[in-house]
Amino acid sequence: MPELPEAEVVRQGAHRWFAGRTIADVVVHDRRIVRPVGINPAHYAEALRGVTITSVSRRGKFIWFLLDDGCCLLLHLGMTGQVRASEGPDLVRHERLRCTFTDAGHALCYADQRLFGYLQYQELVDVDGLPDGVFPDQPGLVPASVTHIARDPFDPAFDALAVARRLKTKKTTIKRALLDQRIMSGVGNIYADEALWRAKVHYDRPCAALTVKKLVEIVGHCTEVMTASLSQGGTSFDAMYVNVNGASGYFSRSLAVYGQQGKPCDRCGGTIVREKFMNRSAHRCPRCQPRPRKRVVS
DNA sequence: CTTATGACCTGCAAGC
DNA sequence: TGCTTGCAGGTCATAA
Repeated sequence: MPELPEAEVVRQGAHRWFAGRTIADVVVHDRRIVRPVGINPAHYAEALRGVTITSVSRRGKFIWFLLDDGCCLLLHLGMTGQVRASEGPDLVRHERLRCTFTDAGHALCYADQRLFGYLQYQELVDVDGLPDGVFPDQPGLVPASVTHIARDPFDPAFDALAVARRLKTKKTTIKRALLDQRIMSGVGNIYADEALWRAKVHYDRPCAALTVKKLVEIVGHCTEVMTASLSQGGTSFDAMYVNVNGASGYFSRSLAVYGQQGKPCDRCGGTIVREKFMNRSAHRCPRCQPRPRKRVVS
């Protein structure tokens, strides 16, 4: 389910439910959900038993539980990952891992239909010395496998102008670049399409053909559309129930192009189209976002 | 450095 | 009623 707003909703909920609690046991129902690939799931229970979760942090779509042993438990939701706080012993649908606590309160359940998500117990690494993410009390520390992920627009240290300048130097096209988590993280297929519609830019425009000013605008649209989504999706987490069906909760009703193929564009009335792109799809309004003319190579 | 492709998975909807 | 096909929010490895 996750792009940045969904990941942040999960982080907030996980922080509220699980921060300050001490792990009693970890049961792995499907070993494909823990990394590194091939690790004995029993090692997770051994390493985590008695460890306390101090807080839950995030960069882009990567979430991690900070632990009082100095390490962390990294969580990526893949396409269909969900975190639940579960009261009874019954397994939730697609549950792959359960973590129980010494206070015998709600357990942490990780459910994932497609198994693209994973958890990984690992070390923290100091990336750039700048305060990291949502919890500046953990300066610059991110999980070892997250070091290549750039800051996201919800990060206090996010620098939109720097991102725009970086985009300008890329040899690739704009949507590809927006989806590249090393430049700016958190944007996925839905919000890339939404931001480009707002900016009236075709997904195949070369980055270098756009002005830095226009790129700043696009980055701003990414930020705005994800902020709007967060403000509407943030309510559904108390029950730890997240709509499996994408674009969390109510925001799916506000989408201008994603999944709207065949419907009229809210701005000009043109018919929204869906096109093949990078083995998935791109949505756009053919009138607001016309295909770029072939560039004349000079 | 870049792009393109496939791999990793399950399940749902649509078409025949 | 089945069967097949296509499609789904992400990331990573590999090859060219």
